[in-house]
Amino acid sequence: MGDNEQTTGGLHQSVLDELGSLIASGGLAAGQVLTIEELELRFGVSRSVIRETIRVLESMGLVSSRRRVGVTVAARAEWNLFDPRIIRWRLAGEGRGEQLRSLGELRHGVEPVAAALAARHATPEQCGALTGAVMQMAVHGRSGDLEAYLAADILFHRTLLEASGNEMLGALTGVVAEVLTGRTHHHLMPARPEPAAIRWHAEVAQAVQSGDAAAAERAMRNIVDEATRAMLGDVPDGDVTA
Amino acid sequence: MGDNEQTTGGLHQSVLDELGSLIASGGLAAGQVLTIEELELRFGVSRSVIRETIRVLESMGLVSSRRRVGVTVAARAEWNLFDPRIIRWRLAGEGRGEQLRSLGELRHGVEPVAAALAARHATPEQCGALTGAVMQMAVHGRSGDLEAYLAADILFHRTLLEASGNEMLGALTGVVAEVLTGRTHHHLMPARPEPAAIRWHAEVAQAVQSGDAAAAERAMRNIVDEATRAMLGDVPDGDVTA
DNA sequence: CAAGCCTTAAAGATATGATTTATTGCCCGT
DNA sequence: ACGGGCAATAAATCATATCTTTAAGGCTTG
Repeated sequence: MGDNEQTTGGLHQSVLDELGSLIASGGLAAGQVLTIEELELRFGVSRSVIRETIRVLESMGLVSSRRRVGVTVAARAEWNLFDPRIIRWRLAGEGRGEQLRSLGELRHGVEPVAAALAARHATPEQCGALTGAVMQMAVHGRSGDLEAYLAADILFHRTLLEASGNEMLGALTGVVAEVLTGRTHHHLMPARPEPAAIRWHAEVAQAVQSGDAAAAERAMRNIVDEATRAMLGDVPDGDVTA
Repeated sequence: MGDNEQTTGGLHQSVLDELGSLIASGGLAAGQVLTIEELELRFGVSRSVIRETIRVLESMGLVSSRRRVGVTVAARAEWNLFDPRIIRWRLAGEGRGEQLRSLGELRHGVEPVAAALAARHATPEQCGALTGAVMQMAVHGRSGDLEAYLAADILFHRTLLEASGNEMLGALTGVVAEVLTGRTHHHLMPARPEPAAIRWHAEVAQAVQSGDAAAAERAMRNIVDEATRAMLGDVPDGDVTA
């Protein structure tokens, strides 16, 4: 049966991706009912593959499956909003604006704390990585290479979160990376990065290195404040992609 | 075949729970390899059930499955630490102390922001619920009924997070509830709640009601600071259960 | 008109066979 | 002896058929 359908890795993963993103991006309304048989036909795969897919979607809270009824699309309140895949799917679809705002506010709370913790726990290597990332940011910021700037920015924040020595905060690196990526790819960034932003990043790195938790927290707060301000002030929200 | 093991809901869920908590609580070292056949025997269920279970565990990052090799237990860095089930499993097992500390630090970042947002978005009903919860806390705090106090405390924080108007923050209610519960159930709380804590909760409620974001944030910061201090100052960390 | 039974549609579970794929180790040429 | 390719094979992956369980919705009856 299965002939084409470029399967990235497992067969069920492609189905998962397609169905999941359809639901997460609002393509299927909550309460909508699907049957396994229908899905079998729709995707041209066997029952077992569909069932595995459904189990995963169920575990993410996107659907619930009841006998004699079928597979019901769940309301948003049921979703595991922290699941990285759901975040990605939503960013790729409908509610991108709202999603970015939510994530921005989350960062607002999390990153200053991470900075303060990092000031107390960062290893010398991590301090090095931090200042290295800042230098990259400065270079590419001046040259106007947004992609490279983004990469350095992500590296900076990832390193910082990991340096916090807190697993949960470390687990948010993916989320932060998505936010930063989404932000630049959807033109919610100034064409040329704020010099002030780079300076604040440098301040964070400096404060972490010298173990000054309060200063690190303060500088980081500047960064996320600025990020929020830029996003709100700028672009209305447009649904158009690049 | 399957005869015992009263399954709460689906058959695969019981297997999921057992295997998942085994892994999450450190009962199986990272790198350990399992085979599907082995698991079939071990749990006395059919292959498809095992496969569905594995798919879910895989989607939580707890294991990875490769052909010709088997199912490999993943390193902690791969886990989806925000998955509510993983949190529960870990709190029930080995790394409870570390888990509570991580979650505490997370709260530390998130809740003050949520309070500030709530001050701007809370509906009148939510304000009412907030002050109601505070009153309950005061009553039960005086009477020394820790369970009832806990319930009111959870209600307070849940309401606040929901009132923030931010989905992601709202999605953390479960996490916060787990922390509060774990804290009192493992005697990391004073036998009689700090009067100061109750006063701060009242201040938060007051500030939210009057729309004073800065004051709400400040008062909430007091609360989480105090919580951290109590947890660190108190009990050493011991692995002993009640 | 309501309480309970019956039909039946759909998921849940099992069993089994076919297919893929990557590891392992053997064989062969250099 | 050594390294690269090739075959054997173990294990997951996918497909299919069949049976069981559950509960929704209609039907029957007091």
